[in-house]
Amino acid sequence: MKKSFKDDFDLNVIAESGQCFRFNQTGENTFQVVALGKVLTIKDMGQNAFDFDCSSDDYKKIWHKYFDMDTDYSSIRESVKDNKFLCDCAAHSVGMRILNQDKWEMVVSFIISQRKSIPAIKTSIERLCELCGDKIDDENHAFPTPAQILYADVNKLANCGLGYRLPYILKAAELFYEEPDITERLDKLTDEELLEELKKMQGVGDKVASCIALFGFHRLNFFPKDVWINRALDEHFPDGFDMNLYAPYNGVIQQYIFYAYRNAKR
DNA sequence: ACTCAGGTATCCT
DNA sequence: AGGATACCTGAG
Repeated sequence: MKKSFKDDFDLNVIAESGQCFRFNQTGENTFQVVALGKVLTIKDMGQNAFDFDCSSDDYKKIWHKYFDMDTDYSSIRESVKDNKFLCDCAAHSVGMRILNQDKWEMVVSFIISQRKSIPAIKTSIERLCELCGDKIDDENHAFPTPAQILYADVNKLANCGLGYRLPYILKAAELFYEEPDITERLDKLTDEELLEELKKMQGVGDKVASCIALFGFHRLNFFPKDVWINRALDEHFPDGFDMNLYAPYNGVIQQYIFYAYRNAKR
Protein backbone atom coordinates (compact mmCIF):
# COMPACT_ATOMS: atom_id res chain seq x y z
CA MET A 1 0.00 0.00 0.00
CA LYS A 2 1.14 3.54 -0.72
CA LYS A 3 1.65 6.06 2.05
CA SER A 4 2.52 9.71 1.90
CA PHE A 5 3.89 11.49 4.96
CA LYS A 6 3.96 15.15 5.74
CA ASP A 7 6.14 14.77 8.85
CA ASP A 8 9.78 13.59 9.05
CA PHE A 9 10.28 10.11 7.65
CA ASP A 10 13.62 8.95 6.25
CA LEU A 11 14.27 5.21 6.08
CA ASN A 12 18.03 5.58 5.87
CA VAL A 13 18.21 7.87 8.89
CA ILE A 14 16.05 5.50 10.93
CA ALA A 15 18.01 2.40 9.84
CA GLU A 16 21.35 4.05 10.70
CA SER A 17 20.19 5.62 13.95
CA GLY A 18 21.42 2.80 16.17
CA GLN A 19 18.05 2.34 17.87
CA CYS A 20 17.18 -0.77 15.84
CA PHE A 21 19.29 -3.70 14.75
CA ARG A 22 17.02 -5.53 12.31
CA PHE A 23 16.26 -2.63 9.99
CA ASN A 24 18.40 -2.81 6.87
CA GLN A 25 18.73 -1.45 3.38
CA THR A 26 18.10 -4.23 0.87
CA GLY A 27 18.03 -2.30 -2.38
CA GLU A 28 18.57 1.12 -3.88
CA ASN A 29 15.56 2.71 -2.19
CA THR A 30 14.30 -0.30 -0.34
CA PHE A 31 14.53 -1.21 3.32
CA GLN A 32 13.41 -4.26 5.23
CA VAL A 33 12.59 -4.45 8.90
CA VAL A 34 11.95 -7.58 10.94
CA ALA A 35 9.90 -6.62 13.97
CA LEU A 36 6.88 -7.67 16.00
CA GLY A 37 6.94 -11.11 14.41
CA LYS A 38 6.64 -9.73 10.90
CA VAL A 39 8.80 -8.77 7.96
CA LEU A 40 8.03 -5.43 6.37
CA THR A 41 9.57 -4.10 3.17
CA ILE A 42 9.28 -0.41 2.43
CA LYS A 43 10.26 1.32 -0.77
CA ASP A 44 10.99 5.02 -0.91
CA MET A 45 9.27 6.25 -4.07
CA GLY A 46 10.53 9.81 -3.69
CA GLN A 47 8.57 12.97 -2.96
CA ASN A 48 7.53 11.72 0.47
CA ALA A 49 5.77 8.70 -1.02
CA PHE A 50 6.44 5.23 0.34
CA ASP A 51 5.29 1.77 -0.66
CA PHE A 52 4.66 -0.54 2.31
CA ASP A 53 4.25 -4.22 1.43
CA CYS A 54 1.50 -4.77 3.99
CA SER A 55 -2.26 -4.52 4.15
CA SER A 56 -3.87 -1.27 5.11
CA ASP A 57 -5.19 -3.10 8.15
CA ASP A 58 -1.66 -4.05 9.26
CA TYR A 59 -0.47 -0.53 8.67
CA LYS A 60 -3.18 0.91 10.90
CA LYS A 61 -2.89 -1.74 13.60
CA ILE A 62 0.88 -2.24 13.71
CA TRP A 63 3.14 0.01 11.71
CA HIS A 64 1.49 3.34 12.38
CA LYS A 65 2.35 2.96 16.04
CA TYR A 66 5.72 1.28 15.33
CA PHE A 67 6.83 4.36 13.40
CA ASP A 68 5.35 6.70 16.01
CA MET A 69 3.28 8.53 13.42
CA ASP A 70 1.30 10.46 16.02
CA THR A 71 4.34 12.45 17.17
CA ASP A 72 5.22 15.65 15.34
CA TYR A 73 8.98 15.45 14.81
CA SER A 74 9.30 18.57 12.70
CA SER A 75 8.12 20.65 15.64
CA ILE A 76 10.65 18.93 17.92
CA ARG A 77 13.37 19.94 15.46
CA GLU A 78 12.06 23.48 15.58
CA SER A 79 12.43 23.52 19.35
CA VAL A 80 16.25 23.40 19.19
CA LYS A 81 16.82 26.21 16.77
CA ASP A 82 18.14 28.47 19.52
CA ASN A 83 21.23 26.24 19.80
CA LYS A 84 23.58 26.17 16.81
CA PHE A 85 25.04 22.72 17.45
CA LEU A 86 21.69 21.06 18.14
CA CYS A 87 20.12 22.83 15.20
CA ASP A 88 22.86 21.42 12.92
CA CYS A 89 22.38 17.94 14.40
CA ALA A 90 18.63 18.12 13.82
CA ALA A 91 19.15 19.36 10.27
CA HIS A 92 21.34 16.33 9.53
CA SER A 93 18.77 14.02 11.12
CA VAL A 94 15.63 15.09 9.30
CA GLY A 95 13.49 11.98 8.98
CA MET A 96 14.43 10.51 12.35
CA ARG A 97 11.66 8.87 14.35
CA ILE A 98 11.82 6.99 17.65
CA LEU A 99 10.38 3.58 16.92
CA ASN A 100 7.96 1.73 19.19
CA GLN A 101 9.87 -1.53 19.39
CA ASP A 102 9.16 -4.72 21.30
CA LYS A 103 10.10 -4.31 24.95
CA TRP A 104 11.54 -7.77 25.49
CA GLU A 105 13.55 -7.52 22.28
CA MET A 106 14.99 -4.20 23.48
CA VAL A 107 16.02 -5.73 26.81
CA VAL A 108 18.00 -8.48 25.11
CA SER A 109 19.31 -6.36 22.24
CA PHE A 110 20.75 -3.68 24.51
CA ILE A 111 22.22 -6.19 26.95
CA ILE A 112 24.00 -7.61 23.90
CA SER A 113 25.06 -4.12 22.78
CA GLN A 114 27.56 -3.46 25.57
CA ARG A 115 31.19 -3.38 24.38
CA LYS A 116 30.14 -4.38 20.85
CA SER A 117 30.17 -2.59 17.53
CA ILE A 118 26.83 -2.20 15.78
CA PRO A 119 27.69 -4.77 13.06
CA ALA A 120 28.68 -7.22 15.80
CA ILE A 121 25.43 -6.59 17.66
CA LYS A 122 23.47 -7.30 14.49
CA THR A 123 25.34 -10.54 13.88
CA SER A 124 24.67 -11.78 17.40
CA ILE A 125 20.97 -10.91 17.22
CA GLU A 126 20.51 -12.60 13.83
CA ARG A 127 22.21 -15.76 15.09
CA LEU A 128 19.99 -15.77 18.16
CA CYS A 129 16.84 -15.32 16.07
CA GLU A 130 17.88 -18.04 13.64
CA LEU A 131 18.65 -20.40 16.49
CA CYS A 132 15.39 -20.19 18.37
CA GLY A 133 12.96 -17.64 16.94
CA ASP A 134 9.84 -18.63 14.98
CA LYS A 135 10.41 -18.90 11.27
CA ILE A 136 8.58 -16.10 9.44
CA ASP A 137 9.66 -16.73 5.85
CA ASP A 138 12.52 -18.37 3.95
CA GLU A 139 15.07 -15.89 5.21
CA ASN A 140 13.77 -14.45 8.44
CA HIS A 141 13.06 -15.49 11.98
CA ALA A 142 11.13 -13.60 14.63
CA PHE A 143 12.89 -12.47 17.77
CA PRO A 144 12.74 -15.39 20.24
CA THR A 145 10.42 -15.30 23.22
CA PRO A 146 11.80 -15.67 26.75
CA ALA A 147 10.64 -19.31 26.73
CA GLN A 148 12.34 -20.02 23.42
CA ILE A 149 15.63 -18.71 24.78
CA LEU A 150 15.28 -20.65 28.04
CA TYR A 151 14.57 -23.90 26.20
CA ALA A 152 17.31 -23.42 23.61
CA ASP A 153 20.51 -25.47 23.78
CA VAL A 154 22.96 -23.49 25.92
CA ASN A 155 25.89 -24.55 23.79
CA LYS A 156 24.18 -23.20 20.72
CA LEU A 157 23.28 -20.00 22.55
CA ALA A 158 26.94 -19.61 23.46
CA ASN A 159 27.68 -19.87 19.76
CA CYS A 160 25.76 -16.66 19.06
CA GLY A 161 28.71 -14.50 20.05
CA LEU A 162 27.07 -13.38 23.26
CA GLY A 163 30.18 -13.92 25.38
CA TYR A 164 29.89 -12.93 29.04
CA ARG A 165 26.43 -11.48 28.32
CA LEU A 166 24.80 -14.91 27.96
CA PRO A 167 24.11 -15.39 31.68
CA TYR A 168 22.61 -11.88 31.79
CA ILE A 169 20.26 -12.80 28.95
CA LEU A 170 19.26 -16.09 30.58
CA LYS A 171 18.50 -14.24 33.83
CA ALA A 172 16.38 -11.71 31.97
CA ALA A 173 14.58 -14.52 30.14
CA GLU A 174 13.75 -16.15 33.48
CA LEU A 175 12.41 -12.87 34.81
CA PHE A 176 10.18 -12.25 31.79
CA TYR A 177 9.11 -15.90 31.68
CA GLU A 178 8.15 -15.98 35.35
CA GLU A 179 6.17 -12.76 35.10
CA PRO A 180 4.34 -12.77 31.75
CA ASP A 181 2.67 -9.41 32.45
CA ILE A 182 5.88 -7.67 33.45
CA THR A 183 5.71 -5.12 30.63
CA GLU A 184 2.22 -4.03 31.69
CA ARG A 185 3.48 -3.56 35.23
CA LEU A 186 6.55 -1.60 34.09
CA ASP A 187 4.40 0.52 31.77
CA LYS A 188 2.64 1.98 34.80
CA LEU A 189 5.84 3.19 36.46
CA THR A 190 7.23 6.70 36.32
CA ASP A 191 10.42 7.26 34.31
CA GLU A 192 12.54 7.17 37.46
CA GLU A 193 10.90 4.02 38.80
CA LEU A 194 11.22 2.31 35.44
CA LEU A 195 14.93 3.06 35.26
CA GLU A 196 15.50 1.63 38.73
CA GLU A 197 13.45 -1.46 37.94
CA LEU A 198 15.31 -2.14 34.69
CA LYS A 199 18.67 -1.70 36.40
CA LYS A 200 17.85 -4.52 38.79
CA MET A 201 18.60 -6.87 35.92
CA GLN A 202 22.17 -8.13 35.72
CA GLY A 203 24.07 -6.50 32.89
CA VAL A 204 21.74 -3.52 32.75
CA GLY A 205 23.32 -0.26 33.85
CA ASP A 206 22.34 3.35 33.24
CA LYS A 207 23.00 3.39 29.53
CA VAL A 208 21.33 0.09 28.62
CA ALA A 209 18.34 0.83 30.87
CA SER A 210 17.90 4.23 29.23
CA CYS A 211 17.95 2.64 25.78
CA ILE A 212 15.35 0.06 26.80
CA ALA A 213 13.15 2.80 28.25
CA LEU A 214 13.52 5.05 25.21
CA PHE A 215 13.28 2.52 22.39
CA GLY A 216 11.08 -0.12 24.01
CA PHE A 217 8.87 1.75 26.46
CA HIS A 218 8.79 4.86 24.29
CA ARG A 219 9.75 7.14 27.15
CA LEU A 220 10.89 9.98 24.95
CA ASN A 221 12.62 11.93 27.69
CA PHE A 222 15.39 9.37 28.36
CA PHE A 223 18.82 10.49 27.20
CA PRO A 224 21.17 7.46 26.92
CA LYS A 225 24.82 8.47 27.21
CA ASP A 226 27.17 6.35 25.11
CA VAL A 227 30.71 7.13 24.02
CA TRP A 228 29.55 9.24 21.07
CA ILE A 229 27.13 11.31 23.11
CA ASN A 230 29.76 11.84 25.79
CA ARG A 231 32.26 13.03 23.20
CA ALA A 232 29.69 15.40 21.71
CA LEU A 233 28.67 16.76 25.10
CA ASP A 234 32.31 17.23 26.19
CA GLU A 235 32.99 19.13 23.02
CA HIS A 236 29.85 21.25 22.75
CA PHE A 237 28.50 21.50 26.30
CA PRO A 238 31.60 21.74 28.52
CA ASP A 239 29.47 23.27 31.28
CA GLY A 240 26.90 20.47 31.13
CA PHE A 241 23.77 19.77 29.11
CA ASP A 242 20.59 21.18 30.63
CA MET A 243 18.04 18.37 30.61
CA ASN A 244 15.27 20.86 31.40
CA LEU A 245 15.53 22.77 28.15
CA TYR A 246 14.11 20.15 25.80
CA ALA A 247 11.99 18.00 28.08
CA PRO A 248 9.96 15.94 27.51
CA TYR A 249 11.82 15.17 24.27
CA ASN A 250 15.41 14.76 25.47
CA GLY A 251 15.51 11.31 23.88
CA VAL A 252 14.75 12.69 20.45
CA ILE A 253 17.45 15.33 20.85
CA GLN A 254 19.83 12.55 21.93
CA GLN A 255 19.09 10.67 18.70
CA TYR A 256 19.78 13.79 16.63
CA ILE A 257 23.13 14.27 18.37
CA PHE A 258 24.06 10.59 18.12
CA TYR A 259 23.21 10.28 14.45
CA ALA A 260 24.72 13.56 13.29
CA TYR A 261 27.84 13.57 15.47
CA ARG A 262 28.71 9.93 14.83
CA ASN A 263 28.27 10.33 11.08
CA ALA A 264 30.45 13.43 11.09
CA LYS A 265 33.27 11.99 13.19
CA ARG A 266 33.67 8.34 12.35
C1' DA B 1 48.32 -9.51 15.08
C1' DC B 2 45.98 -6.00 17.38
C1' DT B 3 42.73 -2.57 18.79
C1' DC B 4 38.34 -1.22 19.94
C1' DA B 5 33.46 -1.57 20.26
C1' DG B 6 26.58 2.63 21.70
C1' DG B 7 29.09 -0.71 29.17
C1' DT B 8 28.69 -3.06 33.57
C1' DA B 9 30.12 -5.20 37.85
C1' DT B 10 33.40 -5.28 41.11
C1' DC B 11 37.01 -3.78 43.71
C1' DC B 12 39.49 -0.43 45.32
C1' DT B 13 40.56 4.55 47.67
C1' DA C 1 31.08 9.02 45.48
C1' DG C 2 34.58 8.51 42.09
C1' DG C 3 38.41 6.02 39.63
C1' DA C 4 40.60 1.76 37.81
C1' DT C 5 40.13 -2.80 35.77
C1' DA C 6 38.48 -7.16 33.78
C1' DC C 7 35.40 -8.97 30.65
C1' DC C 8 33.69 -12.55 25.57
C1' DT C 9 34.27 -11.94 20.88
C1' DG C 10 33.70 -10.03 16.19
C1' DA C 11 34.73 -6.40 12.90
C1' DG C 12 38.13 -3.37 10.73
